[in-house]
Amino acid sequence: MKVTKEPAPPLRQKVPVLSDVAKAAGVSVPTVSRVLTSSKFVAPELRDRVMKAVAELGYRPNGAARATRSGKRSMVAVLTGGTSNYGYAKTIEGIEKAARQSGMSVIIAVVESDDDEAVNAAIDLVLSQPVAGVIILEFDRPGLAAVKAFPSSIPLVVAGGGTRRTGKTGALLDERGAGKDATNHLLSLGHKTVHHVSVPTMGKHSGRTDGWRAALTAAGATIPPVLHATWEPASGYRVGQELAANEDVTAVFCGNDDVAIGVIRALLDSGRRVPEDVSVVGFDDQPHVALWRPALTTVRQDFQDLGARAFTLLAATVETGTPPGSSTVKPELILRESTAAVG
Amino acid sequence: MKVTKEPAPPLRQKVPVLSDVAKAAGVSVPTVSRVLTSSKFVAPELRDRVMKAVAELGYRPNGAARATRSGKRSMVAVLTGGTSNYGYAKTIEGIEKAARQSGMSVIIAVVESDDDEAVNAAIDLVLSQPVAGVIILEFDRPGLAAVKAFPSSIPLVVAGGGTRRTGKTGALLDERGAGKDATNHLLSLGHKTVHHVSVPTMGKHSGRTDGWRAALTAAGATIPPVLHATWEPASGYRVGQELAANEDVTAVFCGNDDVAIGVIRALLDSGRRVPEDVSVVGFDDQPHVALWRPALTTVRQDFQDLGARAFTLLAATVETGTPPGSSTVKPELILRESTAAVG
DNA sequence: CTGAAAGCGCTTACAG
DNA sequence: CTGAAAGCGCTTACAG
Repeated sequence: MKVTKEPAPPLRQKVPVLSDVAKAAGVSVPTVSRVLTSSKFVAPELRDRVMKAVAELGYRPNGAARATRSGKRSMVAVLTGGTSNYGYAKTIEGIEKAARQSGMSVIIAVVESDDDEAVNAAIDLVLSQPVAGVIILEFDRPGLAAVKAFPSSIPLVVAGGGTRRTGKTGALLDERGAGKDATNHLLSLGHKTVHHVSVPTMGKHSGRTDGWRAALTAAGATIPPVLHATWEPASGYRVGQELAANEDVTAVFCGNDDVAIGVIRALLDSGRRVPEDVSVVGFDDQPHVALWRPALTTVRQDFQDLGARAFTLLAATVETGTPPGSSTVKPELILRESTAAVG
Repeated sequence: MKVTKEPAPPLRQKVPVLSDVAKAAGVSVPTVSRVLTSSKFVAPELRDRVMKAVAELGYRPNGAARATRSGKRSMVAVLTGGTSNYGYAKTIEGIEKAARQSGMSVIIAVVESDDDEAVNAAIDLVLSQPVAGVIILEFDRPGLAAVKAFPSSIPLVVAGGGTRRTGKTGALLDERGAGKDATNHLLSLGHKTVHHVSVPTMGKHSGRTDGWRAALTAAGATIPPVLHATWEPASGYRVGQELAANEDVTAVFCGNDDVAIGVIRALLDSGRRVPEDVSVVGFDDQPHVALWRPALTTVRQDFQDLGARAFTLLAATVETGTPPGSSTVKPELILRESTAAVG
């Protein structure tokens, strides 16, 4: 690591406050406040003088003081188990965009694990700021734990995979239905059963896993033990090697695209063809999986929309004081090259 | 979209404030403040009573009021052109983690474009909160515009690809050096020249593009026109089709992994083999590209570390009042299967 | 329409 | 060590 020493810049000057603007404009402090919040009528001339002073001084209202006095909060917080995996990042993107369009800022706190200490630390961090409300990403166990531990005095909305274990209002994705669709697709191709590789989402309570199991049960197919992967594509590769060693495996439903990619590569490296010998389905539809060889059949989840819906729900909760109903969207199965009828 | 109507929960109760705690503990307000900020000595007995009241009432300090009175700010803002692309998401993850470990919250605002209106709107949004400082992701034109427009009265640090066009202190990645390495690797394999596909980062001022051009120039190779892709992998596919149609193309250096994936698939679909006929190098090293077929030779950028370094720099700036020197890390070229000596 | 006054929740000198 | 008082930057009744 190279470190470059630079000359220190001039000392920062004091940031201007409301009274500086008032002085510069030759009006009282409340008058400046009034033109800035446009709450009351102000004579056009004074208004002009104020706006001019604001521009000249580069004044920006101090949101903290504003929130302290008026109780109006202009931040929403998102509490989440992670920020960089595809679904998380896209959901946050959707929230941020919707918030920005409403003039609100978003503050992010990650919940490291589902143990009490981590959960409370994250909640404390978030609630020590003047937030209007909170969106919790109920994608994983830390998220779930945060929902459970969250105090009821703050408006809360969840965004998640629709396991609905907490019963909170939220924007949901019908993961269970999508898991069923994916499994039924494979079954309809003539596969006797479908193996499943899970990712570290809800553990035993994953909607996709539930849907897979339900579809198998409904079809009277045997239910193979669930195989577990981490978020790392490489762990998909390891699981794929196990799968490749098992002659009975002809169809695999993976918990996400990264894992599917690992599984496919392991299968191929072991001499099993995809989809001729083994069909594989992913989950998420990251943009690049359409270009994979074979192009991945997967479940498309619209995370950005999920984030936007969550924000809308939260805004309504904050405004009316009571949470509106939840909204659920069913992800769509996208058929591509990685699945085929059994030979 | 299915909408579920649920019964409204009981009305939210008022959140407890410092004076509630003081009353419950039978002490004065300043005493509660003192135990919470542990600024002065407090008798153990009073301290216990206060802590008990805090726990019972579920009191959490109001950060806005705190910031208003003490001037101590517990938020850092990140201003960025995007949040969900791999490099952005990972950098934000690094910042969030470092901030959390210092007890600070992070607030995010995206700068939609590099036009004045969007830039100022994002800056206003961020500065209306009590932030201790700001990290701007100088990965693209909106980020660059934000750096230029940012008022000097607030501590600022950039995180970026090291083009250093603004001269601000920052955590940097030596993209230019990495671009040179990638190009030289291809040249050393016997390729007469290297084609380049750019992504929408800094436009003409991209470090990776500069490095590519510099390496070509140093080697006395001809410099083919730069081809442009968007952030979408599919755009890489389109560019790849152009490349495939050109017999002279034997080596391609791509602006990122997603584009490389699109380029490779197009090459393959056109009957050109990779790496036998054409070598391809990516940029970023997203975890799944090691499992691609062929496994992608690419430049590994440690974005999480970048984010952590940026936070450290910002913390130092806030503390000492003057920015320390910038730090630069050179990304590492990872050799895999997508590059080979010319046949 | 505009200013003097009070107050949001907190922290920080200041007395005791 | 602890409480009464002042004050951070702002907004919101209240008079005029």
